[in-house]
Amino acid sequence: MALGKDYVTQECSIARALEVVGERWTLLVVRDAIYGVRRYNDFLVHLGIPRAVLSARLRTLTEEGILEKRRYQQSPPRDEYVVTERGAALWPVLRALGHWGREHVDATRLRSFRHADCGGEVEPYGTCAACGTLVAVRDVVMVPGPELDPDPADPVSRALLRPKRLLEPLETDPAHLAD
Amino acid sequence: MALGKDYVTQECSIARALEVVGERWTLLVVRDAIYGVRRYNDFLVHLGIPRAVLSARLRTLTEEGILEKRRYQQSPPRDEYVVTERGAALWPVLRALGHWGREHVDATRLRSFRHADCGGEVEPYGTCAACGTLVAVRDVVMVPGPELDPDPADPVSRALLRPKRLLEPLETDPAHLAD
DNA sequence: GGGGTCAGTTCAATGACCGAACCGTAAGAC
DNA sequence: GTCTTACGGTTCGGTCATTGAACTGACCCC
Repeated sequence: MALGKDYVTQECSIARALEVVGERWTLLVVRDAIYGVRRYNDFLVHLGIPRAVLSARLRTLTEEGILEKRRYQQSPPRDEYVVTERGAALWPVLRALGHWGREHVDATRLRSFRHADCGGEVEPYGTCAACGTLVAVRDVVMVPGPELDPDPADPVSRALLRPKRLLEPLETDPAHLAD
Repeated sequence: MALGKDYVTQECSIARALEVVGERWTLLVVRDAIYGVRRYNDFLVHLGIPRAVLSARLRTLTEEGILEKRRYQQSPPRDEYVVTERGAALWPVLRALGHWGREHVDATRLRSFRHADCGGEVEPYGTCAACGTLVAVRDVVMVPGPELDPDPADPVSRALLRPKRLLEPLETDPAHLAD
């Protein structure tokens, strides 16, 4: 955050959280990271975010321990940004936001989330409708809904058209999208 | 939101939600409203927010149907801002944020939330630790913790030093604070 | 050497936010 | 009737953040 004073007078853990993830774009970067996006360029085209802002957000999210910068090839040197435990712990926040958006902003069902073990739908509060267990992030499968644009422009959106387990890296390689 | 384009490329209910409540200060205003703050001046002193920004947020939150402007006295004309159903539905988002802040930013336990019916603690996912039911916002009692400043400067923080049921109007009248 | 990809940085322009000052209505004190 | 205070704003100049476009640099392949 950091604009003059942050939420300085606030003795409140909600304000503390918002000081870390309350800036514009930040939660969308975390959402994408949880969806499996890891590369600078993939965040860029999927979010439509200005490059300078993306660089700034990736830097502060890394400093805050929400993402981890990790070299995945030496030549040319390439880094990827992977969600940490701390970042994955933001999943309930994103789920709650998404649920509110679907209920109170726009009713279209763009995606649904299912329990990988039993296929039951993950309910607003994070439990599985079928088996009742509290579903951990890594056991959630994102399933695209019928109202999603079937032919999006960017490769990341295209890769997200198929069911995908959260946290696992997103495969934008066209070879994988063909099969 | 509204800065150039909003999150325009985003086909996602999380982005939709953030277009409505993603601006700086917005979620803190909603939090205060759920805590029972209703008057312009009370928001002002409790948040330490610039007046112009508060006016703007109250206006857009009212337009979005998250708060409702309501005349509570005719002379002098005075309005209060009361959370609607739609606003109260943001409670799970705030609870999730607060939980993340407490777990991953600052471990101090500033406040806890309890089920009004049985006194059990409301868990991160909204259920009561004692009786297991999913606790609705209006059945939550906010209980101040020991690490909260015992003698805050503003009357709203002072009023929030005593246990308080969410959504009910906050009483900042000194007469009530004395007993 | 030329062209392409990726991951950034730099920069001028615009928009949002900040703090302080001002304003209008009305109540209550004197 | 005048003075003071409280409340709920608006206005304004300055600062900070965000934007989009252009540029950089490292590397690969042909």
